Amino acid sequence: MTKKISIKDIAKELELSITTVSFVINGKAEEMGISESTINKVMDLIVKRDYTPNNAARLLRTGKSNTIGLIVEDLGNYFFGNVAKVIELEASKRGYNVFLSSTDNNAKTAKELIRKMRNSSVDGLIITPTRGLKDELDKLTADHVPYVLFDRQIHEVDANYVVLDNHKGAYDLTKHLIKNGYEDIGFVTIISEMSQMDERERGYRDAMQDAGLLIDKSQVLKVRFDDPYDEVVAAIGKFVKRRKGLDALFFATNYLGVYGIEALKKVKIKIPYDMAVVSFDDNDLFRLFTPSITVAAQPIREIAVEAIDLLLSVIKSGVKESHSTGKVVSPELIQRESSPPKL
Amino acid sequence: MTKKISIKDIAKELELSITTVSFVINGKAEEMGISESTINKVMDLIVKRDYTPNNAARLLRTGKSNTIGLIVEDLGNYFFGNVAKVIELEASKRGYNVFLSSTDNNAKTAKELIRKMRNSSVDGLIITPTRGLKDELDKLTADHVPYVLFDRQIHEVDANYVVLDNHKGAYDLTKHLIKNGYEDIGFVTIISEMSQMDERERGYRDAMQDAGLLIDKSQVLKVRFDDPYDEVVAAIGKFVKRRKGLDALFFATNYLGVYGIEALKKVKIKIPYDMAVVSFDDNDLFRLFTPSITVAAQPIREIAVEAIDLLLSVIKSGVKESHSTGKVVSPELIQRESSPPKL
DNA sequence: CTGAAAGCGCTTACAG
DNA sequence: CTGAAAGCGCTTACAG
Repeated sequence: MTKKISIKDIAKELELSITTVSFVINGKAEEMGISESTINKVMDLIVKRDYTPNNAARLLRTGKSNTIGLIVEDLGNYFFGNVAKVIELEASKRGYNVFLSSTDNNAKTAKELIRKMRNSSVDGLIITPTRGLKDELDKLTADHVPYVLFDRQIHEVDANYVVLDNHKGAYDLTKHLIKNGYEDIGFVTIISEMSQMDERERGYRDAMQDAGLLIDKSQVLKVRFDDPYDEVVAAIGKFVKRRKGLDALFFATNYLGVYGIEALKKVKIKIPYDMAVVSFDDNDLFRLFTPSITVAAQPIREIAVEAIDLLLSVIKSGVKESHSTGKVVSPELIQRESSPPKL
Repeated sequence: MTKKISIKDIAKELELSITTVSFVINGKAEEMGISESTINKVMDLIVKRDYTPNNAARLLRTGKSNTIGLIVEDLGNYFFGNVAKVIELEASKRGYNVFLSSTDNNAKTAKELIRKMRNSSVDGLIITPTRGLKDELDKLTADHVPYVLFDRQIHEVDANYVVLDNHKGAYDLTKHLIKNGYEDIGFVTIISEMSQMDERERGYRDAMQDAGLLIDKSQVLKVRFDDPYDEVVAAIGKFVKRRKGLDALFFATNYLGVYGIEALKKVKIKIPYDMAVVSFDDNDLFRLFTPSITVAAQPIREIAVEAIDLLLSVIKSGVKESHSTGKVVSPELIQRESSPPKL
């Protein structure tokens, strides 16, 4: 890079002190009582020379980087990709840069990322936590590093968070099925210590119970997060074949729904004629598939904005005094073709 | 944040000079002839105290940030989200952090992003260029800022780039249709100054011509990139209705394919019975849709790795001497259910 | 084999 | 109303 212009150059050209120039750059000119004509002179030259302060020097001096770290589960995923996009945009509006990375839900990766980002002096972090991240998060708290969790919380950690009302989403989705006449509703989820999966299951169970419908064991399928694609598809296929009476299927998460569509296709079950289908989380496939799939959608923009605002408020107010606050946003039930009134 | 430990603390605790400690941290101890016992003492304490150098100070002193900027079109998009993910991962392996951002194909946004990232002292940039970015890119070249373009090039700019062989992808896809007996193949694309869209159209035209098939005007539909979703869907619907003979449709890009599926659904044209469909770029929807859609897929990992390697090699070798190099990667034809041999 | 010192570009308490 | 100077944490040319 070419030699950049520095505050010293500006000061020299104007025959002013560095201090004076610095004051006007940082908007402290007024309160320091710099004359208006001086302010204007400086402002003009800054524009003319296209001067921008050196961030590294500023950071070194002030300890403020105006950068936040964003750690998501999977950037290649519709939900996280779009959340990242909105957070980046909103952060930018507020004068912040964003370091971005994916964990692939791997705790070791997550720990390394947190470490690396702290090392890069981020002012704060927005994190989709993985399992086994408690110690790392406690360390952040102990070191007064502002952070907010999103998409899921870790119950043992007292942290700021933004999450979806997963119980409500699952409850509403189940109720929608029941109202449309479905009774033998299967539930497909992943084995997980993640709070949000538990709550979705609770939502499903509560809605069934409130409608006086019993759930037996063969009605719920749990697969492992890291099971390979083929196995999961096969497991879902076997599940629906074995349990004869099912008239509807609830997929607890985005990617399970995608796998589930594939599985039903393979075992030649037609949606919605043979079986209604609903899923948590929206995506392009669900919207455009024939039939389109009924979902409980996460309000991406709202989640992103809440997360960045919460983080910046913590950064500004300082971590110590503020108690942890949690935001819960409501999912949106989007009724589509996959769950019509039962014939 | 708590006060971090500095090189001074390490030096003091060991009763060594800062210089010595710095040499061992930077692996220059050997060549400077520091005794092995000293090296070990320093190493041990660094680990024990969990010391990590302050990046800001280092950057200020050396001008090297070990950070690159990545500017993509749309993080929420399957292709770009996944490319970003791989680039981030590979950069991380090579000791680099990544600033990430989307332009939404808006030149003004792109310019601001470049400016902001330069301001953050990135060592180099990987950019999906928008139209009208020539001046900005020339300025990068003039200022010796390393950068590589990806996904598309701007022909008037002499830059490093990694692009897909778009002509080959479109040619192969068209040939595949022709081989399967389709003759009246429509082409839906966007009006664009982007080189890759031109090449896809050329690929389509060349394949048709090589097969002795004529193309008339009513066979090609061009929509504007920024036309709203509804309008594009309506336009595609009208297009296929008006042009009666069409037996196959080629969508020149990912999102047009998605819109196209929606449009065909609306006008009740059944794929592949009434019309075969192929599209450029793969995604979940194309893979899982019924029928699944034949595509020319971009090798995401290869593109990402080529881009980061090219950038880092430029960063390392210095911009001035190296001539611009371009990498062209081949798309992969994935045959699926939407383009069976014509009955 | 090791150290004292300059300097990267800022901000800010202190002085006038 | 404005300036001289210290110091943030490093790296590195120079000296011994």
